[in-house]
Amino acid sequence: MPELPEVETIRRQLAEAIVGAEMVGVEVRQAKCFAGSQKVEGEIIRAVARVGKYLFVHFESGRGLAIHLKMTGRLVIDVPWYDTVPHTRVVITLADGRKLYYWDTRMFGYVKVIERVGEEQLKVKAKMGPDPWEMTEIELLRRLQKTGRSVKEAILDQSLLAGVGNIYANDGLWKARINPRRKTDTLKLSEVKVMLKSLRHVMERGLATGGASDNSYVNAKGEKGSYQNEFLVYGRAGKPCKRCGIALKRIVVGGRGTWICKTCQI
DNA sequence: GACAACCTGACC
DNA sequence: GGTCAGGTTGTC
Repeated sequence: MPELPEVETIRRQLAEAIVGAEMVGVEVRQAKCFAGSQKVEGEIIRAVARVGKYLFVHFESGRGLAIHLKMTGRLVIDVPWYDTVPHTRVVITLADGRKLYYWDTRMFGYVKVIERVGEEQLKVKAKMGPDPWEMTEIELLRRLQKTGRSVKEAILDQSLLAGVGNIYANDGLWKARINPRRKTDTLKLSEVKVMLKSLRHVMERGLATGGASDNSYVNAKGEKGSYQNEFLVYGRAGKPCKRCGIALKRIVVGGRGTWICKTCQI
């Protein structure tokens, strides 16, 4: 899916577009991608929040939506093309005639109508780690030392650190010169400090470029981002390391594709 | 910790 | 035909 920068891009655009709007109905085209009551007529949208990679749409009534895009989910407002294409799973109509589309080829993601969305958001927040800007290096070191996993698996664990996905994990570790297979208990505080700074940096690039559209990601207006044009290592097997020039390798860590420079990342 | 599962599609 | 895919959850 979209990772933190992509989800945050969608959140900002969606907040801009739909806060204050009134809902009139939900059309469920794929039951697998929807849960809860379809009765939303008259609900006024008050806010759009993000926790890690989850989105929460709050209504004035206290009800709301919980949305997760997983791998291929898109959330697009007022792009009528989505009315007629395959894989549009849920369509929410607003009183002004605009429609909010949930599109998802693989159907891992979902839109749920939640009766008390504030509580739901707190529940999700509670099981999730801080995001990279809320996290201190001491806290991250402490959390890493509690597990014996590889550092890459650890930073992808949303309960340890929220919002990091495979793209930014790979690029962040390369920038920090840390080998993804390193066991977390071997990391020194100085390394954790550099890693956190690097993760923040690549995710800030992701935000600044509107996200990574290597695959299916588009923002809430249906537009691609451009972070894929500056991937540091993600998906770049065989291409030269941007630091030392040797060919990057693809390995597997924790079952996920992982790209490294064998000389730069110790 | 390693895998399988949930799905469809792209690519070799 | 096989492999891989930005995520999460649940099983041995």
